[in-house]
Amino acid sequence: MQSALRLRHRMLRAARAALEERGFIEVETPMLTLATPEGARDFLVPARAQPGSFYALPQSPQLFKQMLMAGGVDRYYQIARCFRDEDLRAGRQPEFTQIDVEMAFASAADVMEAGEAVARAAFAAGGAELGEVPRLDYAEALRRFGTDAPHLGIELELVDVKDLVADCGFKVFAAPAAEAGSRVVALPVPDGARLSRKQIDDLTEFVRKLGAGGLAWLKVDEPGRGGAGVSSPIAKFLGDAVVDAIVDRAKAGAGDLVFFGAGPARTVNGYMGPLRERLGADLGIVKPGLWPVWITGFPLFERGEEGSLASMHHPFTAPLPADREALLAGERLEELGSDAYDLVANGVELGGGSLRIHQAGLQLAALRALGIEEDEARRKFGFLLDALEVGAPPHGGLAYGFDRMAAMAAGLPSIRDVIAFPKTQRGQCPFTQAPQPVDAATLRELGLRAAPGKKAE
RNA sequence: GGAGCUGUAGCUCAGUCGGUUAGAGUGUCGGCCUGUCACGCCGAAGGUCGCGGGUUCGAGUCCCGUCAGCUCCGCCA
Repeated sequence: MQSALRLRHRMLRAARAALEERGFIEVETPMLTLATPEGARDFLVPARAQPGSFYALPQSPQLFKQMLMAGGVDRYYQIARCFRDEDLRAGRQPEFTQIDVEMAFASAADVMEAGEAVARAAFAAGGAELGEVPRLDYAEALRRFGTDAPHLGIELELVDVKDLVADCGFKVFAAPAAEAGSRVVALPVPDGARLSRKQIDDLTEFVRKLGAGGLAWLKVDEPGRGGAGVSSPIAKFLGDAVVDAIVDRAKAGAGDLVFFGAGPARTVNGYMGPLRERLGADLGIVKPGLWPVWITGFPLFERGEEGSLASMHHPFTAPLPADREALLAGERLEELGSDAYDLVANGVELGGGSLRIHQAGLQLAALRALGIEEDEARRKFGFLLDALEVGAPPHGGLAYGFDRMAAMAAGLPSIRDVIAFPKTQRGQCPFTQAPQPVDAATLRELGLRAAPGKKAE
């Protein structure tokens, strides 16, 4: 623990140095602020002077840093504590630390260059080398890896075979192959034939929990001989020609195993991506070291569960220049691309950012696309819109989840391992026992009345 | 809200098919040794086996419930 904290300190110091070298200045922004428009639940703080009103703890300093840009702070950074009231995970704590960066008169490439330098410096101080950072398009990442946060140290890739199975007699493949939003993929695994039947059964159970109906597979004994050249429970449904075509496209040779996923693209990606990583771990074929990649070309919006549109990144993200007019017109909203980028390493999203909208009209259009009309927009983000109207420079930035970076550099599985006094999965502090009830007088002073849950007496 | 794993000495953990006296390492304490530095040697203390119930002649071990920690899904960038 102590060595982890020392490593964290060195990384933080290196990140600061890299930023200051580039002319960024650290500005502290308020912790008592307004509920942010991003998705997570806010932690609320009652305002004694205004009973019935609440501050929110910031989920990120997003709006403040944009105001700083408008206010002439060209290069801002902050080692910012952020708060999100959601259920915990190995990679999530209710409060976490973000390296928050914003710069004016910058292109996406400028921000990525600066951001990459900061990450490289921090990792170097943590004893890990961030090598070349390739760029990968969002759509391509989903196609090849089933996720927008792929682990590139695993040399397994999804191969689309939708066109090959459209007419085959195997309904599990043929039905999705006929649908627009679906995909049928093969995942060839070199030397995968060494997986035992038991292991394959375990993998089947693994993907079932992630939404798969089952897990079809095919062991290649001798390529080019149709069903006779493979061992597979589904070969007889596919037919010789289809089997050969799949094996050929998957470039599978003798001793290789091919897994399949078929169904709605979202579902297939949802289990084939994790399956790919699981195979990497199970087979011991994850290459050591850091495998960073910039993911670019995100959609501006995505369709939520309830059918409403939501920002992929956040509502202040700039559309690609080519999509400006469409956003202003409110057209083709789901097809619009954003000038956003994520830094991913070893299958973990370390951080991301975007160019921001710096014109009031475009910002109103973006909010309108999310169902926020102008009067509401003025009420909630009036200060931002005012600033944009007065004139804000083009700007953009990014934020890293610093705890994840530190955990990765330290080779530790949980960010809890690099945080001093982390909270348990239920959000309790083991040392102080916070959170705790407060006495009635305190509540009265704040204008609050507690509605005890089942745990209270 | 759901699924799973774990809970045994201060700490890390082992404990076989249910079998009578629950172990190891480390730490603590006492003694000895001593140019030590992850010292060495001898000895000692330290246990509601998370908690409650059940099955059994007998439960750390099996069953049910419950609590806690953790991992994952949902949720969350």
